[in-house]
Amino acid sequence: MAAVERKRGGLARDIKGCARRIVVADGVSSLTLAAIARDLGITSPAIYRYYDGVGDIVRELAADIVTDLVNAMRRAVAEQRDTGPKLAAATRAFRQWSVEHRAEFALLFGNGSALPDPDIATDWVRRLAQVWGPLVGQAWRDHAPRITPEERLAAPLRTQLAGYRELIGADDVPLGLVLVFLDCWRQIYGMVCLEVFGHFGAAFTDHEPLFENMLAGLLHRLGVGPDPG
Amino acid sequence: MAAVERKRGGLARDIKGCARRIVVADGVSSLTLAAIARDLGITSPAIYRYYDGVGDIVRELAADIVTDLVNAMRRAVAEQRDTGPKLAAATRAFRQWSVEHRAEFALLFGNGSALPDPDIATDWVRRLAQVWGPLVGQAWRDHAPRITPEERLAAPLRTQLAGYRELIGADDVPLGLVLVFLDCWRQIYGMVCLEVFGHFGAAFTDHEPLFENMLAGLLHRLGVGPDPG
DNA sequence: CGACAACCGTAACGCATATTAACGTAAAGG
DNA sequence: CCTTTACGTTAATATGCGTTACGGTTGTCG
Repeated sequence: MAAVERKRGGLARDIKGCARRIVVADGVSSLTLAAIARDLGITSPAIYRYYDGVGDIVRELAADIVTDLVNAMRRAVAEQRDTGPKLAAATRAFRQWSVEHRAEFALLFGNGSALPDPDIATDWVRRLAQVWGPLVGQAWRDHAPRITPEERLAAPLRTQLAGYRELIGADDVPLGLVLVFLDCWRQIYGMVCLEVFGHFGAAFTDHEPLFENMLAGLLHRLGVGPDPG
Repeated sequence: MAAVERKRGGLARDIKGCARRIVVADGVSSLTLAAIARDLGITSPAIYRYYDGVGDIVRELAADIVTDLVNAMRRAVAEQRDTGPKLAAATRAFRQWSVEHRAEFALLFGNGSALPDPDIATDWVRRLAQVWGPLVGQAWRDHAPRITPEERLAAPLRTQLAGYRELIGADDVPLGLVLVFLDCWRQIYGMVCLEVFGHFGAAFTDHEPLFENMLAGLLHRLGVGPDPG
């Protein structure tokens, strides 16, 4: 029966699927060629016909996972009409996906050592930024939130922000908005990491109220939500 | 020469020291009994005289590392007189230690899978909280920062905050302050994780300006710093 | 001085993993 | 129909790790 699936689609798909199953079940450290072969009912040398090794599989797996995450966010965004709800939906989708896919999240955001190539991080952070970024820009144009004027930013901060703005090719937005964007990403990232990795310990039975409180603050800063307090 | 050191102090110290060296150099995944034995010029079975296995070593190592981190923060706090500078110093020390001890930081804050016992996380997060917590309380009593009044907090959030307040035994502070404290920790954690794990990619040559900007915001919210903009 | 304990090395076993090379088979294409 | 190509297995090599059992050395203490 596995052979049936194998015929259409080829082993490559099966291998990646199996690899993902293993990562989800036992973590990326348990992902070995032998384990994949066992689960798939094949022998490990066969895998070399399709991948150069376990590192290669992890690389592709990471790319797929990022696509999944980005798609989940885009779907959530598409369901909303206005910028504020779009931003809220994207952020909630990010959290929800992360909580529901802890192992995959850990593969991306955990110890960098899991990913063989550090450039990958640079790449997919960009892909994430492409979801939030345009929405933040839209909020700025439509709702004119209060941002720090350029001349009030410390010189070293200006330098860093300018470099980042150039990197993402958003020449038409003020540095203050870039700062707000980074603040948002930083806070969302920290919040979700704390929840997924359990670094709050057993302090909370439910992280959603904390998350929603943070989200309300971010939306307010972007001019698309009321002052939460 | 190693034998000389070994005589005073015993192998236990040497083993832990060597284990830490390995973690720093090659990451926790490279920490094996065989590697320790090789580096130390002994044989791996000898280690069983002192530890029950690699998990046991990691456990003790983590405890030591937390002590290091907390001590670094306490030292920085002790050098300051007033609450505001104390808070700033503690937070800067946290970042500086983390950046200078990336491998150790990763052992604590990375993928939970590195630590054999999840209760450890709960424990040492508490130890960290004991550095910041009292300072936040002091800032609240001395400078009366604006915090969200209890009745304006959403009911689910109130429930979670009350549970956390009870857990840390700070019955005399309002829930709004607990929320501020958690916000601070969350932001500091996220910022430092982003820097240490490289999830900003190559976007920044220097993370300090971003960190200082965040810190200024936090201090302002605690009533011990000017409005940063 | 002799017994005892602490200490560490040797030997051995069992296990998992990656990776290469050679081999056979079955489908595809002329 | 024959050849070629794709594909997966078998075999073999090499490495590394954890763990237990046993034995010998060394220093200490009665």
